[in-house]
Amino acid sequence: MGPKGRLLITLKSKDMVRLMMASQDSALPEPFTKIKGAERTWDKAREDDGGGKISWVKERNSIPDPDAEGLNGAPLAKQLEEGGNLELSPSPVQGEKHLIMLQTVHLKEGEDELQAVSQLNIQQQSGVHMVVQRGASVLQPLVVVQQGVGAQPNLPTGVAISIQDGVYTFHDVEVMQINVLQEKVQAKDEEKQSLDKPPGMLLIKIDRSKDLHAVEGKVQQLPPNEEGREKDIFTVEKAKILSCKAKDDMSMSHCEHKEQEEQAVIKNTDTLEAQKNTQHRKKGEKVIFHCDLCAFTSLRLSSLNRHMKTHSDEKPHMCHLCLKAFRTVTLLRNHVNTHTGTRPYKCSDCEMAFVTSGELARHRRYKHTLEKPFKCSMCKYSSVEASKLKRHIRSHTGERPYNCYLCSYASKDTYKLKRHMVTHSGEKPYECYVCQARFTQSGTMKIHILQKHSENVPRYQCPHCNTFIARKSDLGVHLRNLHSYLTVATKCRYCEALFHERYALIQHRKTHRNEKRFKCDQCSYACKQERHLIVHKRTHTGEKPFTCVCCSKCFRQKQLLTVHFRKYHDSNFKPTVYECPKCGKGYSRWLLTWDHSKMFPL
DNA sequence: ATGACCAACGCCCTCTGCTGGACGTAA
DNA sequence: ATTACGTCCAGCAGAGGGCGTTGGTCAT
Repeated sequence: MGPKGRLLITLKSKDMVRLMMASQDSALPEPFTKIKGAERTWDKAREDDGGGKISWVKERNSIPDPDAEGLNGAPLAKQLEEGGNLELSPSPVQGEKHLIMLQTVHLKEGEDELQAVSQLNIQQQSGVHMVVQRGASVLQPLVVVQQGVGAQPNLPTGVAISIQDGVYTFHDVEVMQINVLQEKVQAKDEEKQSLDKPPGMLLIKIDRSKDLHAVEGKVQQLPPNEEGREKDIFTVEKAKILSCKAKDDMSMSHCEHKEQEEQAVIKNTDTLEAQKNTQHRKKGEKVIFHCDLCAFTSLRLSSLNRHMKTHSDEKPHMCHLCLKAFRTVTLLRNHVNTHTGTRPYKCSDCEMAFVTSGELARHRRYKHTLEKPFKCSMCKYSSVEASKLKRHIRSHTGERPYNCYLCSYASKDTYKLKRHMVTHSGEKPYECYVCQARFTQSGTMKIHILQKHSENVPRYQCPHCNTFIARKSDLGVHLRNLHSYLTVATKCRYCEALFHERYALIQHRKTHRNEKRFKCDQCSYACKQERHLIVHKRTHTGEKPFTCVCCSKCFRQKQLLTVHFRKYHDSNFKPTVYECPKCGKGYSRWLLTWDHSKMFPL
């Protein structure tokens, strides 16, 4: 099949290039093959097409050859840079492989014969497959798969043009309008256009003249390159085109069609069977709209369309204060309120005020009504918010979804993991304003300041023993160590008393402190310490276990041997001399000096 | 298109309690 | 001198409260 189509496309940016140069021979670029978290491929997507969903179509070869030629023979890139219209026409070689899918557009007054087409399945001799649906007043083409570009006797208002197996989208094409300029669609232009194109050529013009850039004067008018994105949904007269862009840059296309009964059949298919299905849909039949990028479904097409924006990076509403962009005016307004401090929702019971009514309602549940609708089935815990109950339940299940990548620690919530990571960094973010000591946690610093730098430091009194302890946690340790019940009673080492509480045992033991509980069984000697009794008993046995290594003299006590050794065998030994302060006479013991000094009058 | 409402996520905070090293004191 | 032990203290984690923000749905 030779070249049968020619595209005249007004571009807004160079992004168009990759659409223009789509070629089925090209490899599918990686970013277009995956959906975040889904690993969905285009092949899979196409398999899914049979499910009656809004379908996506494949874009290939997103990177064009800058030297490729347009219709007029000039390099495409150059044509684009010049900002003009880009005309494409499949070359004789490439003709059947070039592929552009345009979901258009175009209803003109007096073209009732087109509007009368409710669901038009076009697979004319040219090979173009089209599924066109009719709304109450809007005739829209759906995704179109065609087998070749060519003249269409009854070309509808919308058209997607493809060649062979490929279908390509305008997912990020910043165009506002597409006009289909084709012989039988716009007969008036036929003669003129036919001068510029080969017979059977399809000419599509994308007209940006109707771009709507203003954001209704809400906050700030966006620069054209931003605001235009919002208008990837563009309208030509009564028809609409929706072109969506997934977050991962994967192209997809959805056409929107609002029917009178809020029902629709959305189908993109290159199979005749599916096309039949669209035609045979019964009136009144419920249709569920599926998002091809997530599990979202809706009975309303409008809901799906709004949902599809969530898969888009489009954020046309920009804060004029911080340049942060938002998808909706409401989000932007709430954000701006955070700058301005505007909090319209004031609590009637306290001074708090909030940006949204939801915040106020939640605040009132926390602080005033104390309503806690989320109740744990395993304990008495209840919470104001579902997320808190979810977090709480992890304390029952032990689930720890947040893993530290540096150690084996796993946390039950993100904050604990973040706090834990400080232990790896060694960071101590909290500094005492008095002594500049640093701490890892604010609570640790707080108690430091309280106990080191505050007056009237609170102390915690043990309810059992009147002990005062600085920290409550240490009081817990105290209670655990000294006042917990011991199942196995402990016997006093000095008597037969038994105690189940360690504190009581210690107190009892103290009663033995000053008593001469160690008694000699051979005489009346008694003493406080057992070691003294042992030494005493040697007077009965005659044992002298300490022997001098120099003279073999034996002693009952170690200290006696030490004194002996120093006095008789240590040449460096200098005996201590206690001198009388009045006459200078020396004595070996202080007591003798003291007795001597009594001789002198005061 | 917009606002109201609700749900969900995320962040930060406090309170709490356990742990182990440092230190002082009694035995 | 040594040992045992209680308290002090900082580090750290568990649990939960409170609020900011964003997204989805629905009604208008």
